[in-house]
Amino acid sequence: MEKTGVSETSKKERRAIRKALVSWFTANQRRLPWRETTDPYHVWVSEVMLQQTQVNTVISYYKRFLDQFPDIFYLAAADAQDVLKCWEGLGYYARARNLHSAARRLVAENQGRIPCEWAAFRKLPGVGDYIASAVLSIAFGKPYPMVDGNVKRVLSRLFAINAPVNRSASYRIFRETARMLLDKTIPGRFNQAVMEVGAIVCKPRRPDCDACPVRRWCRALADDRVAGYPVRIKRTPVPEYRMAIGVVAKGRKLLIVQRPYDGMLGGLWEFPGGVRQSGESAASACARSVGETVGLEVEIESRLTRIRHAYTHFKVVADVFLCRYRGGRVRRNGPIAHQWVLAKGLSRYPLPGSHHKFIPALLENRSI
DNA sequence: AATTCGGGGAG
DNA sequence: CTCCCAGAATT
Repeated sequence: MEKTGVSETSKKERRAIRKALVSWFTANQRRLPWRETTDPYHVWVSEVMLQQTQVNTVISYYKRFLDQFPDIFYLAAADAQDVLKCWEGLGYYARARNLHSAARRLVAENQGRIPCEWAAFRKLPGVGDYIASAVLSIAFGKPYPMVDGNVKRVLSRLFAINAPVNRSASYRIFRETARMLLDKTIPGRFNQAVMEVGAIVCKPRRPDCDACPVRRWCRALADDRVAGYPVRIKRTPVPEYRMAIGVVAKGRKLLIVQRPYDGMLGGLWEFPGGVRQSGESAASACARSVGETVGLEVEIESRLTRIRHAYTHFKVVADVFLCRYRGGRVRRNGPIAHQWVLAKGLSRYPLPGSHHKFIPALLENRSI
């Protein structure tokens, strides 16, 4: 039997690994805003933002969010649209909706206190194993292991774990490995130490093994197989959709519609549009989809621009048209709300990242 | 157990 | 371009 798991590591070795990780962290950690505090609300907000999102992207959002919603009571009292506006551009908008919903529930049912017990906190919307472990270990010192992309990468190399990191069945292996390695006397610091090593040293590409505090124990390095970890199963290539978007002008006002709260880009506002059908020109697709989603007759005036945008599971190439309102009354088919707004008023609404690729061009257009 | 949720940075 | 990020909910 090949020696691959943490269970093959002696208790003495595990103690040494823990000490090496935490010592390295003490000397080398980055100063990050959410490390200046152990306030559970602050930790919670930071960890939600950090899901699938890189540290440098989060910093400014984190500061702005806490500036606007300094504690759980401010957040609970806020309008959903204001929370989304604060989240605009960060992506995965269900995170914001769930955080907001959880804050409201705790204020209504728990005097605004964040539960320090696993079961009570874990069942809140948007709180999975990772967030629960993060808040409970960092803010409350509870011994739960955090298992994120960094941790899985570090552990997969350290113990030569061949389970693919992006397969759901592998999760229990990594969680169990992390649990056995966890330093229960300082769980928050230990968890962050592993993640920081993953972010700074044990990087996805070109890991800096020379600087690694646990290189003495790294099975992948010993086998000269570091580049072979973590094991990952390939994703199928994503499809590309051609779309048409209509900026419908009536006088100086433009029509925007709001997407349903569930589903992709939930609650955000956008210009109406749709997917081009095969053999259909972009302009006629624009007129057709505007008719289908808001029931208006429009005349295509000009093509503003073409944008490309990549989502996780598909790509979009969209032609954006300036349209003149010609007739009809708004009858929504899909959107949950609509609004006629001046171009300069667009900034008050949370819009998808794709729209920010053409709104500057829109604002410079003289006919608006 | 796989898929669906954004967007951006690094190479 | 491709990969992947301090994941959770849904199917």
